Amino acid sequence: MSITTKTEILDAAEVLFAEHGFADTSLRAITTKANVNLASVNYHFGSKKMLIQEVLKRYLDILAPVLENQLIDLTQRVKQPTMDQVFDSLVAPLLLLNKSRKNGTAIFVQLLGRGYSESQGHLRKYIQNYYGSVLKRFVHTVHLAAPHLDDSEIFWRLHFAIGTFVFTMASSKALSEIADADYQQQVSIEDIIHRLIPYIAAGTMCNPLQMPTAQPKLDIA
Amino acid sequence: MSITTKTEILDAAEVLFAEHGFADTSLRAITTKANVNLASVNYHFGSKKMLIQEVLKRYLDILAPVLENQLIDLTQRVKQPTMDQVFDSLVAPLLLLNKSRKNGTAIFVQLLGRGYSESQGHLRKYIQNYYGSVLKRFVHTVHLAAPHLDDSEIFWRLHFAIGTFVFTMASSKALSEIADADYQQQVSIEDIIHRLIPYIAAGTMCNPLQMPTAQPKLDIA
DNA sequence: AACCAATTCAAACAATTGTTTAAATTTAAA
DNA sequence: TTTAAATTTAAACAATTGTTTGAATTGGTT
Repeated sequence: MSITTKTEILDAAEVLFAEHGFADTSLRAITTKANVNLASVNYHFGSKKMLIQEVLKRYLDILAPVLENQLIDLTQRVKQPTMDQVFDSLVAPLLLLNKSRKNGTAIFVQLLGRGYSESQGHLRKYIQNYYGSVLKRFVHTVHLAAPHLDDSEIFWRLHFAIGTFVFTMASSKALSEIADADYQQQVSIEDIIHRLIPYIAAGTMCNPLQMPTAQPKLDIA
Repeated sequence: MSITTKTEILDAAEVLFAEHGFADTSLRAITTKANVNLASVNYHFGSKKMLIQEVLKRYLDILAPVLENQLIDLTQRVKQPTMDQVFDSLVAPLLLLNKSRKNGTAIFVQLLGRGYSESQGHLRKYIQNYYGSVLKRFVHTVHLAAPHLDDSEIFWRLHFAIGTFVFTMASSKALSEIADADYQQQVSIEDIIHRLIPYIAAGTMCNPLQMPTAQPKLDIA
């Protein structure tokens, strides 16, 4: 059956990609882990690059509509949500990924991080294209919570937030082990997410600094 | 002269490493850019892995002592610094790197980001080993600014902060281009750093959430 | 000038990469 | 059962990787 081969490739690939990155994961490592033939990757996906996209698509197709609903719900319940509420709307969609696949949440966010740092912006554009609707809605909801911030300020801070999130998840395994060894904490992905929300929300809400530099290049002659 | 070959390799390598990552940068690309023979990398550095370490070491050796002085100065001036002051003490050491090499600050922090996300924690341990002293002093200074946070809370938040920083710098080029296109902002690395400081400081300072989960595993029987 | 060590160099190394091919096999419909 | 399409397979492909080799060249010292 083709469909099992295809999903077995995806299942194996996402784990290896998340752990070692895209460049450091060979198709042979993937097909060996998946117990399928090497050529089946190119047969079913065309190329390694398209396999990477499909790995992420599988998650985004689950997450995006649920997040969209969360945001719609929130803005309908309250006209000015708090920043914590806005970021809290990420939690349920993210944890939902754990239902469909073991460690789904962690794997997804790790993949997201890889996609941003590796493959110079190629994956970023892909996400922007196919999931731009949810992204725009999220930015808009952030704006509701923080009317004192202009668009560019929100742009920057949301990328800061992505960085916090993505990096933490990428090192979540190591961080959990350290926390266990040093502070006797058994933290799950869910715990980490709940620690992250107030941090990110506080950072995103804080008052902007006046920027003396960073002006449009205008010659005042 | 050997010393020029060596530095020319380092100069070429750091730029390529920062831009494409360690795995995606071949020794041939480095030696071509540096106008030196391919074999000279193994002759002078032994291996690619050791070249990566020396690229980072060149920066850390400049940054670490200056940061240490900044922290000592700060704690001597004020007994309880603000969180902004603590993170501000990073600015001067980071910008100092721009003096020794063109785009030094950006390259260094990008390398740091690569080092954390790629090469699964190998580089993290290297930094922890050779620059643990400065790290400990930094954590201690954070504790002065945030006495309401216990050690484990600071541990988590500092890793959040590292993530914010490192990820932003790793994608700084792309972010700058977007900011230029969408908001007509010509932002430098220095601008980004000054945007980051209040964000990170606010996040690090915020009140901790009571964690219903994440308890030590104790059977209360 | 003669020597030795340090360095550079072109060439080849073995290993690994993503991809392609063409035959073998499986699957499902006629 | 026959037939044709879909899938799997082993093998080879060309390209690229990090590393090593041994001879050529350089630089400084006696």
